[in-house]
Amino acid sequence: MKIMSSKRERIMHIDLSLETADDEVRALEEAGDREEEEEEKEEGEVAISNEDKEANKHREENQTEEKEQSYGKTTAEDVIKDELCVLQAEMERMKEENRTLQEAIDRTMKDYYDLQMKFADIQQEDQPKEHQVFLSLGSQSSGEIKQAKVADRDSGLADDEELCLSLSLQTHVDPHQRDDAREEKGKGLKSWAAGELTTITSQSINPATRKTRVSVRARCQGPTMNDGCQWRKYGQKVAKGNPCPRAYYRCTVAPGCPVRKQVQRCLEDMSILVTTYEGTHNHPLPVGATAMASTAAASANSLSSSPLSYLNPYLANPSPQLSTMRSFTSSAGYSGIFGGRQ
DNA sequence: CGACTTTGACCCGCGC
DNA sequence: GCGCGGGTCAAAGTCG
Repeated sequence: MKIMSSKRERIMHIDLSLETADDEVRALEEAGDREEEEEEKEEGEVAISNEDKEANKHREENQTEEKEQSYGKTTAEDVIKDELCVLQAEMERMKEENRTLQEAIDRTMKDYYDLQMKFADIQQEDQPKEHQVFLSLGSQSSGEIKQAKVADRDSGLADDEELCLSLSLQTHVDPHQRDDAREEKGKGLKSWAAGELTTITSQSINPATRKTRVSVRARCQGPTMNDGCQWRKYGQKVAKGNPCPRAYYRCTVAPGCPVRKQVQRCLEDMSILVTTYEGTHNHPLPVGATAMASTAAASANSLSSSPLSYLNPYLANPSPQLSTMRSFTSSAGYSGIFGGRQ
C-alpha cells in the first residue's frame, strides 16, 4: 500500500532522526567528559558519522557553541545539561508527532475498510449495475470518464469478417485531489492514487480462429505492468517506426496456455506502456488478473454477450463467489494489475 | 538447479 | 524471386 509506505517512510525518518539525537546526546556526553582534559582533540572525536547531514549540522552547531562557551569561561557541564534538556524536549516533540501520525494512519485505515464494506454492500444490492459501480470506485480519487463504443457498423456482418469492438476506460485524476487522497484518505488504491492512465484501446475477436486481441495502454514506469498473471519473455524486437523494443511474453500460469502479450512503450509518451494481449487463457485467472478481465468483460457484457469469454472462458459464467470476489479485487486487484512497480 | 532473460538466427507472410 | 518486417525459437547467460 503506497500511502501506508509513504507514511511509514515518514515515520521511519523521524525515528532515524531520534536515533541521531540519541547519538548526539551520547557524543556530547563523551565530548563533555574529555573536554577538560583535551580540548584540542575535541573536533576529531565529535565527528563520528557523516551520513546524516542534519546530524552533522547539529554537531557543528554544538561544537561552535561549545567553543564559544569555553571562550566565555562558563562551565562545560552546565552547557551540556542545557543541551540535553533541549534535545530531550525535541525528542518528546517528535515522539508526540509520531503518535499523531500513527493515529492519522489508524483513522485512514478504518475509513478505508468502512468504505470497502459499504461498497461490497452496494454491489450485492445492485447486481445488474455491477460494472458501473465497479468503475465508479475509481472516482473516489477523482472524476473519471467511462466510454463504451460499439463499432458495430453493420448489423449484417459477414461471418468471415472480423468482429470489431472498441471500448475505452479512462481515469483522470486531479493532481490536487490525488494528493489529498494520498495523504488524507489513504484509500490504498495504488493505481488510482498514482494517477495512472489505463485505457483499453481496442479489442478484436476473430470468430474463425477464436483469437482475441486486446490492447491496453497504461502509464507504467516498470518494464511491464503487473497484471496478475505470470509471464515468460520469449523474444524482443525493435519494430519499425518505434525505437523502443517490443517485448514478447507468454503466459506461464498453466502449461500450454496460448495467451501471449506484446509490450511496447508508446513513442509519443515513453511513460505509457502499450500491452497487447492475444489469445484465451486455458485456466482460471489469478485474482489480480480476474479483476482486469472482469472489468473488460463487464464493459463488453453491456455491448455483447460473446466477448465475455475473451481473455478467460471461466468468466463466461461467473460464480457468485467470483462476483463477490470482484468487489474486493476491485480495490486490491487493481493495484496488482496496473500498479507500477510494483 | 530450475526458472527466467537475452539475443542472434530462423521462419513466414506480404508487397514489389 | 527478393527484400523487408514481424514473430518465434533456442542456446547461452543470469539469478535466486
